[in-house]
Amino acid sequence: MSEEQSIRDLRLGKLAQLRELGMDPYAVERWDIDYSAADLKKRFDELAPNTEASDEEKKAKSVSFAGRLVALRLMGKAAFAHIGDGDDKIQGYFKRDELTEAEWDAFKLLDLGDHVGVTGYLFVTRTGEQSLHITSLKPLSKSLHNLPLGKEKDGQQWYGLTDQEQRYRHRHLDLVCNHEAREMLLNRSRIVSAVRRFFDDRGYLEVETPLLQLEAGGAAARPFLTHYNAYDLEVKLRISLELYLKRIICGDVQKVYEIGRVFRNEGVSNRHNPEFTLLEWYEAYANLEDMMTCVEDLFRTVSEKVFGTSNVGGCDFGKPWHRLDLLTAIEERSGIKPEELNDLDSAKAAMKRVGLPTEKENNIGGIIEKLLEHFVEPHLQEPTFVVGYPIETSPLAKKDPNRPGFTRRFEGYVLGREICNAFSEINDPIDQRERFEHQLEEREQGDDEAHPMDEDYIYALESGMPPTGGCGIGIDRMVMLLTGAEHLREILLFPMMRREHRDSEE
RNA sequence: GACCUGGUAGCUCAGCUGGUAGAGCAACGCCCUUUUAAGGCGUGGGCCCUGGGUUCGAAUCCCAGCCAGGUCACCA
Repeated sequence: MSEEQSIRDLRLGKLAQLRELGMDPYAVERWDIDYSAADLKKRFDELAPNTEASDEEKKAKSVSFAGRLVALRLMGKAAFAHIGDGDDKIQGYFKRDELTEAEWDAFKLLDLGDHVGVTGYLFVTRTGEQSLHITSLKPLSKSLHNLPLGKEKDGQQWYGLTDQEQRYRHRHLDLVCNHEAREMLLNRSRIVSAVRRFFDDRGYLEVETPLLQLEAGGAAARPFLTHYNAYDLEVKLRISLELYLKRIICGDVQKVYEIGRVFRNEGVSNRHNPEFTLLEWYEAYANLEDMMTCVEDLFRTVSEKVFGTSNVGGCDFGKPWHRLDLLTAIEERSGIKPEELNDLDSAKAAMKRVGLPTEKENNIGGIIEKLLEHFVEPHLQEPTFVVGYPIETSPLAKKDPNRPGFTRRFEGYVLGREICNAFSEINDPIDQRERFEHQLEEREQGDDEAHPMDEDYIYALESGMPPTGGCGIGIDRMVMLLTGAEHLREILLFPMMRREHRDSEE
């Protein structure tokens, strides 16, 4: 028998004994919690009885608390145990003389990892730790596993759960055992609600659009396929929010946003997960400048709300972002002049000259983006907007009337990485149809990420969409940026993982 | 997809140039009524990722695979 199994059996045995004592942990429904562990310590002076107080007086100052046993030191007829409520923990002092026989017997049947409800009064131990002198207790749940609770002193931790694979596969253990995991989760949640509040406060309407779509559009990515039985239809999981949100703009709702999960059938890396959370917002009658200001405001406001400062992750979001013209930036960093990027042959020649492979390139837009990525991106450490993207790689962005071949589109970069993508939306249905048709040609030439035709969307545009600015931000990457996380999996609670055990037949 | 690194007790890890498996924590038993990485004495615990191969003998060497981490590529 494995040790895990024998520990389980042992603990099931203790569970049975607890039931015999009339202390079935699973039978309890609720427990009063007067204060959190943090509050008990913070408000110690006010809550603790005098050291000279009578037993009666101490009882009167009794508080109720509950949590998980995270450390246990048995000393015969007394014991110390740390009880954690997730955020913080407090030490309990359990003394045989001051508990009923059943309670003391039950206490001895408790294991690390069990939940327990207690009442007691606050006191300071000989070694100076604010603690709870337990006057009654009740087991509230039994842990049938041996939890990898580490040991801790002065903020330093020993043992515990450090294996990254285990942390991702069993996130609940990570949350119990590693304080940073909890911090990450809380920060993510705070950031998302700050983002939501930002848009709510500005009069944007939060909406929810379909995840199941007949055509997955709005981005260049391969979708996940699934099947809808009732209509016998092949449907796709959405890869972006864009086209439905703009349908709402067509419906004369002037400001909308959505924070939602999208799915892209791609590989996994420290910056990619097949499902991720996307924020997109659209504002009628707004242009690129408005979008840039909005991005600046968003990052500044969220940083200040969540971290109390606009200086976060090594970036000062209190300052306006730099603004760079895309072709100018390429010329400055690579020496390639804008004229060289006028036709495919000279663009390829320029690319070859600077030592980049050209085999896979078949349009100027692709080359320009490659040059941007290679020469410019790494230098964009401070928050920067790069403006003016090629038309081939921007099938939903309005043409720049002053610059053939380019669109009214920008991307924001921070610490050398793309963080947002925004443009003036195409509201000319004829133009949009031509762009989609061009994408269809790309698709026929083998680009399986080219945008599909979406007649229904064009029908909406044909009914009239006001000039509109739109922007998208990957929430996960935003959280990474603001929390300094190096890996997407750190800030995704449940990242995509392979099946742990190989299928028997393969 | 390529390359590098790793997979040994519940957890964290050691185990060198092959010789039949080790520590700390956790667990179990006993002692201990202010301890705190509590302490003392004692005990148990292993498909050494999987499958092949080399060898008298493999956790260790070789090959293949699985899983993970990392770097790169892909990802407008």
